[in-house]
Amino acid sequence: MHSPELLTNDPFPATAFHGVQAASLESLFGGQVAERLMPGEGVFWEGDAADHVFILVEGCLRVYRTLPDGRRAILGFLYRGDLLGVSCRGRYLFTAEAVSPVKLRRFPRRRFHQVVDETPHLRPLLLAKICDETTAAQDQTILLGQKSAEERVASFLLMIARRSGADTRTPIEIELPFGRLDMADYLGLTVETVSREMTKLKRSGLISLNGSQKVVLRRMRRLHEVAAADDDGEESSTLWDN
Amino acid sequence: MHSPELLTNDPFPATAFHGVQAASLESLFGGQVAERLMPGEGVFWEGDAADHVFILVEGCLRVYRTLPDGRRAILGFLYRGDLLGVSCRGRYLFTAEAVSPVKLRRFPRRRFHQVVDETPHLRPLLLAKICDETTAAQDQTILLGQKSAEERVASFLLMIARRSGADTRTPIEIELPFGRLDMADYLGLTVETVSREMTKLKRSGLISLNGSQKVVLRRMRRLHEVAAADDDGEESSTLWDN
DNA sequence: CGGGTGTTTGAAAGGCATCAAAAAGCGTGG
DNA sequence: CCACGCTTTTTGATGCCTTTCAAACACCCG
Repeated sequence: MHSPELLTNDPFPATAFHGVQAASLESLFGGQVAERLMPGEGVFWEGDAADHVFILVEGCLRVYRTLPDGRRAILGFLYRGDLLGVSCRGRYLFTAEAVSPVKLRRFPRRRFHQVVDETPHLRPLLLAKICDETTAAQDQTILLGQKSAEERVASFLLMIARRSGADTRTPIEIELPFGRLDMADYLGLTVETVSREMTKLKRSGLISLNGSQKVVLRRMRRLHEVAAADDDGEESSTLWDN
Repeated sequence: MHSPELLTNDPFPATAFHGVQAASLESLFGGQVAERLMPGEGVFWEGDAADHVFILVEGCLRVYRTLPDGRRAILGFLYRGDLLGVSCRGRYLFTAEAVSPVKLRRFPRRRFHQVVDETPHLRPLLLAKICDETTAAQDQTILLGQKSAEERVASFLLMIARRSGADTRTPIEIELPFGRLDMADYLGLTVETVSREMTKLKRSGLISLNGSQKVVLRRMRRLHEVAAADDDGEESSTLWDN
């Protein structure tokens, strides 16, 4: 996305981290030791001093905030390759914890920003990451503000599929590493409603279930219709399967 | 698109825009002519090529996205001093239009990013702006996903007050430049529900109305309680008024 | 095989939307 | 200045969707 005219005629002292030229944001974490968390364990909590940036190497994390009375809003799920804690100021504004067994690497936050700031070709990459985060949050706004329970669940399934890098025009099996409660707290619904909408989609033949964690998305076109997507992960082409 | 290594020990050729050293992001717009829009006029539309960034000099804008069937979600309201179009990639993902008579200045987007990228002290400012945007969107997620109609309306009024730079612990009169429909589309409710919740707050004595556009927030403590704020624009101190 | 957690299903209540109409503003023109 | 028509806001009555409360069911692991 950006001319990587690195190094040309310049020593870039700060860019070489640990003696290695960073080609991408991810590569900054290369030298760090991997940490592991079991399901339910936290990476950090809302209000903690934000002194590290993380990259998720393996597994799935949930990121959430809680209201004083205990209600919980899941802001998003993180997968392999996702960065965590980039767009914070002094303190983390949310909690991050493992959904499945997780492997991640951390990097001191100040130094992260220093290195990126001193490395011309990394700067636009960071900006892009944060913009993506903003966009994701705004998609969520539409989902929560305007969509019905059925639309939310369908949108969610398609989002997960898209995240897995799948073409959402052809049937695919996806895995939900989290439980119904996590889905509910992400979608602004209750567990019962999520469950009901899933069985409704199942009875209509749009999806089928292998246990509660594996979902086969079958009739993609209908799913997109039900999702009332304004998004269209891929443009509205005319080559649909069914 | 990206010319790195100027800086170090040079007179900042690119930083000096129109012969003036930019001290802040806002000052970049200094030389641009002001444009005016009347209520309802658009700055740009969802899907337009994103080739400018804007600064709002005066008035109020609404930023929204629409679903294929016409439902509208207002993502936010912009006030004097706010930037617009910073966190976009190729195309604007939302529409921006005037709520009240508006004055704004535009700046070519590529050049904006180029200048910022080449000016060390501007870069963190831009990052901070975008992070704020992300945070705002996530607050919205909580509001829409977890809060009741009453909580949403109370949160909204407090948010507007906070935006006006007011201390939300002491009573204050705020102005709502937009109508109930805009509020509704921002809060994920209908006009009728917003109206009802406003009168409910009025009858409880938490607020009073001067016409439909001016609201006096009276019992701030109760308002915060009703808002079920996890946020606390100002920290939970013990000096409340009533 | 039994306890525990997570999921599904059912019945009833409640909150918000919808439909409808009255009331209040607001600009225009007589 | 008041009358008129239009738009916006408010209020009312009804219905639906989602929540709540409750229980059955499925699954996992000791």
